Amino acid sequence: MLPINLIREKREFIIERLKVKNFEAEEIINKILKLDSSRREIQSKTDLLQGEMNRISKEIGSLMKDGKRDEANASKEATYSLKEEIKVLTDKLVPIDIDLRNEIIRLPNLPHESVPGGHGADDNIKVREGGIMPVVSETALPHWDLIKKYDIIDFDLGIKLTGAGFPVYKGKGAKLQRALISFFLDEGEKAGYLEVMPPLMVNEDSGFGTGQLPDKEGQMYHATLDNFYLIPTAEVPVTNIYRDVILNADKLPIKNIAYTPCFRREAGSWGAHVRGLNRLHQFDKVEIVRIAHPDHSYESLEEMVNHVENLVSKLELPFRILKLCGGDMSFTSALTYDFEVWSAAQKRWLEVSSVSNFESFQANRLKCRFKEKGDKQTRLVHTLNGSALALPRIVAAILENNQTGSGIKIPKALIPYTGFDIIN
RNA sequence: GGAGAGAUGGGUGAGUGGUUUAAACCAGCAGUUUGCUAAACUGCCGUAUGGGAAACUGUACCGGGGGUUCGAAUCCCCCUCUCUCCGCCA
Repeated sequence: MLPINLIREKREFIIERLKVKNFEAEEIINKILKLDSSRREIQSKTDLLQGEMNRISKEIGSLMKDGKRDEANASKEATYSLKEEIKVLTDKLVPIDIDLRNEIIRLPNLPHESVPGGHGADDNIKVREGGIMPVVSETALPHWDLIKKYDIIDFDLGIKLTGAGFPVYKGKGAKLQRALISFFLDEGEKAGYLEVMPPLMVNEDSGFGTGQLPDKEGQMYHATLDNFYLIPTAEVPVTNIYRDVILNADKLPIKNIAYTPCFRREAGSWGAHVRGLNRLHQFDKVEIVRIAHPDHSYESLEEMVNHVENLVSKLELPFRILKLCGGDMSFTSALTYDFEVWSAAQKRWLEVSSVSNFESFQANRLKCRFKEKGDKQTRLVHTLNGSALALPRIVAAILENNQTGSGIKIPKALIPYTGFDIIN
């Protein structure tokens, strides 16, 4: 949510920046400014009348105390018309406030000045790449065949228990999940992140705070009896820890890491290229979240990108880092880097992490502010998050890239966690 | 699921219709004095928004929403949440 002051003061700038996201903002902004100025006009009139009202009421109070009944009654008469006026004004104000808010939350976050224009994945910019491309034989199997061959992940069983997209991990497959989760958490802890284990269901306020609600309602599983939502990512509960909080500047940056299962309905987005582990309704992910000082949030972003790069490097996966173009970025992001790893048998890049700076866009919804020592004014923090990492596609890449005649080799860094070095 | 009690500033907690301008204490910040692992004293100490160069000042906010009243933290209604006991249960 963009602050109303910014919209008021930098109308042209916002319209220009949002064009990078292919968003035509002029009409909405004009509407916002119109609503805002009538809101302010009515509000200041109301404040004036209310002040008068308060003054008279106090007067009546002291007259009553002095026993001057008649004078008090005369003053009461004077308030009737005032009261009526105030009611007329506030009745006008309520729908304006609602409209204003509904319009403001339609505006996406401004992209950072370095974000290139563009409409889709083809316009993203490759920042760098690393790792060694694996050499696999012509008969290399895609992971959905490998998991059957070694009986480590069972989709059919998941269908029996729940439905498509809810796999059952078995034996070394299950152990590999646990190993990756522990590995990612340990690496995060070494990098100074505090681990948290949040609830997997959140309320409506939390859904609003990080931007899932009201727009992306259909993407989340909804427990309607209690009005809870299953989290689509740990970003939601972890970032909402800081909802309605005023932090001391010296506490920043706050660095949290959390492992959670993630639940996504992915309604309507199923297709041929999302077989196997490429897209699931339930999957595991370790997420890093930062609450940063606005002056240093881009340093935080770089550190997070480096952290994720370190993870994929240690897993010996060939990767590339993309800076997303305006058209491919999310509604809430100001700058996003995507990590993709090479999947040798599918011969495609798979997105395994998305690291973003939301600047103050989420903070404004969350009302997460900070105060500089000795300063009276509060300011909005910047929030950031990134996957570090999402498991299924990492597993897909490890299985496909490391397949040999004698089995699937486990990356060295992971062996202390799995307790085995090959799946056969 | 049943019964009861409650929700007040960073914390504890007073306030049941008008000197409350939300007390007091604790924590925090600034200063004074003594002089040294510190104490005493004084002052400041919520958020948002409007006006003002600033000092200052108007308005709203006591879990959320509505109502009664000239006036509501206080009275009424609805909702949410928390605690205690009972039931159920890992």
